[in-house]
Amino acid sequence: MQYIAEKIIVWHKSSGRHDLPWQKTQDPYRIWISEIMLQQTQVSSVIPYFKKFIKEFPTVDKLASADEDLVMRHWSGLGYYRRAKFILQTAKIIVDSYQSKFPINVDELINLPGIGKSTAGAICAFAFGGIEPIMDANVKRVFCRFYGIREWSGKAKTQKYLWNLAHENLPSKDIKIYTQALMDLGATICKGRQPDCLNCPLQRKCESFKLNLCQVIPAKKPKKTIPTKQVNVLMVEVNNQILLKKRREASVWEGLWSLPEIQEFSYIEKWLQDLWGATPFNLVKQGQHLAIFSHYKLQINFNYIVLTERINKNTPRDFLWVNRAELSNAGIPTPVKRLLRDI
DNA sequence: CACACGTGGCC
DNA sequence: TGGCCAAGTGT
Repeated sequence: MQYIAEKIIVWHKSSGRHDLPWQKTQDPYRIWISEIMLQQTQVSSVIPYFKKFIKEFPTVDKLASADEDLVMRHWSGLGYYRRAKFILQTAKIIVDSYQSKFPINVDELINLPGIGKSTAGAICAFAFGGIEPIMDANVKRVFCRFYGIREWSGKAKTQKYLWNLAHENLPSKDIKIYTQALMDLGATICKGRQPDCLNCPLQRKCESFKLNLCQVIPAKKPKKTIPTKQVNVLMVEVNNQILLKKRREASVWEGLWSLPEIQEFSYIEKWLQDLWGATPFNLVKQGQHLAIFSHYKLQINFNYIVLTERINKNTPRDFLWVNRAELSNAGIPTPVKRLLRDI
């Protein structure tokens, strides 16, 4: 067996993680859900979401027939909401085209929405014992350090090289242990900052350890300055209910409920008139709220308006009145939840 | 290839 | 405290 596989498989027995909720099953459905949730998301954040999600949607059939809004509610706060949309799409495909059974080949898995090369490899390995590689942030870091790769791992050329290495290092057996060990090593020993090289099973042949490059490798992603965007929103309240609007745009927070946006606050009266009829209101509070994303900052300018009565009882499509007490359970993005809480 | 896509934790 | 980063995918 290859050096890396041999060493980390032994290491995993004593020092790996064995009690994560999705390790207690062979069910491809649960493994799939966990892998999607874990995309760009840390284990500690995922655990409570995973448990709650599986409880609500225990099988792919239950999920496939679920209401999208309920799925979004269970994803609310986890981020990258497109994943929730993909999960529902894929569930329907599995039920309709695969008789509710997951395909066991990487090539078929990869064609499903939200499942890329790495997630396909993980599902294949963990659920079916397929000898397939993964390439997450942990694996990238371990291989970059071990082989002394100085380029940033996001570069196309570097990625290709890393995938080749991942293939070359695959063991012919114990694929589940190997795959988990690779990630556990990256998470607990070969960490981004202050790696614990003295306890690393790969130390003897690690290029970065030999040359003292662990502070330089992995190379940092080239950084860019991020813009600040502005948006004007309305917090409309009547009878202790808050008005929400479904986001349909293929952009941030798609599929979630948020506050209605308005071009100019000077249009408020007309906006209210158009949607709700002649509506007397009090402007209670104005302010700003800053939400920071990885690629931009969003300054949310809000107007808090309380209607003294609702003339028009109809609620247009994509609008929803929610009781204040139920806001925390709704499919609302975290910064908006905070804004609502703080006002 | 570069970018959009969320959030929380770390120092 | 602000910048960095995490079990990536789709366009």
